[in-house]
Amino acid sequence: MDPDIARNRLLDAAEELFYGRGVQAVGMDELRSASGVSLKRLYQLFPSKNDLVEAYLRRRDTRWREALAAYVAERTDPRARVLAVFDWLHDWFAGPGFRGCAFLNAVGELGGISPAVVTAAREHKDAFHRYLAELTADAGAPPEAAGHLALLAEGAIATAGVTGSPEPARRARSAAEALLQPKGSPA
Amino acid sequence: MDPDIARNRLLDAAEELFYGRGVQAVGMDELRSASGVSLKRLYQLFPSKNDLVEAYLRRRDTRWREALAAYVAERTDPRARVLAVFDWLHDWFAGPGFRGCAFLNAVGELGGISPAVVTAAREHKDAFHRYLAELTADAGAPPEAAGHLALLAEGAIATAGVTGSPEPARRARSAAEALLQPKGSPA
DNA sequence: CAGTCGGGAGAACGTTTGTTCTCTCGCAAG
DNA sequence: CTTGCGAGAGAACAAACGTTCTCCCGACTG
Repeated sequence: MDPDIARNRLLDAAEELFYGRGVQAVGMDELRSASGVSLKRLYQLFPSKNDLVEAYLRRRDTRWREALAAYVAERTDPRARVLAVFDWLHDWFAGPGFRGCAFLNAVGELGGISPAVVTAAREHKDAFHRYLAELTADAGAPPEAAGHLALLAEGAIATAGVTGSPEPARRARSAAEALLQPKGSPA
Repeated sequence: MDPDIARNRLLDAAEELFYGRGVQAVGMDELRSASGVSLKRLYQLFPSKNDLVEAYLRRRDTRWREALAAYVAERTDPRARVLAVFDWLHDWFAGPGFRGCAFLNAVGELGGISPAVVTAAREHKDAFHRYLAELTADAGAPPEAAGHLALLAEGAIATAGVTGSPEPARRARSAAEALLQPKGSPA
């Protein structure tokens, strides 16, 4: 079997299982049967479970941000692009198997014992916040708005992860609209 | 040893260890030596680790909300009372051993396998949101403001948990001030 | 004082974990 | 054809887990 294919199948299985049930609840044996990749191969590709966890988070970060950017890219109006972030969140929350933010979950589970996981989560959040800052700057919003919208998005993700409802995305969107109005300039 | 004392010492140890390192990273044996309560007594007070986890979350919920309410109660101006929530969050984030929201962490770790943990987290978040709704209603804010401020608070908690910095509390406070202004009524 | 009950300390148990080892087979090179 | 390398399947391993059991002492009752 081609190493790249094995790697992908492994990461696919890791993502589904780690995200769906938590890292510590999934054993290497289950990963092997879910991916169809032998334990020997698994351990030459990822010398330890931690390495696999890191790779899982890194790939998820990339894909998550690419999906968001692709969704936003369908709009051209700068203000609509900012608000599209919250629409995308809503779709994500409502999708099958949604179980909160993989990075928040991983930090909750492993943050106390694995600094690498904390680092990965921090980089993911930073990258997302930078992206949001670009969008808000393009929309002509005041500079502090980026940080405010980032908090709304994080709050929506965390709340949706606990409640299981996509509603926080709509609420965050409506708050974002309010914040994007420069003071004292409603219709 | 008095059962109530044993129970408290157990919950103290559980809170420190579970919160600081995660539930699955702490074994019953460590709980025993940290609390000084024998395993036999431990298992008659909490027949399984899950029961102890639940009790830990429930006590933490109560204390957390009481501490917040006590802090808020020091102010009388309705608007200041709302903003005090974010000041309290800042103090919490900056305190020693802060490692994010115990409930978010527990859901990240056990949400996929323990519905009771998810329920406890949901109740905690609900109670907090209801409290925030009271405060905002008293401040004369529009009804949707409560949900908006809740998202800001949750976002600040999640972000501070990952980054370890108390700064998100200040940012959330400044966003909250902006949201509390009825549209078109700055100074 | 004798007897019994309850609890503390920690050994023991069975399971599960992450990781490594063994065995076997297919296939490519000489 | 034979020889050897690499990989797959899964047994094996040591450690750690949650939970239960054994042993022993110390205190209260008659």
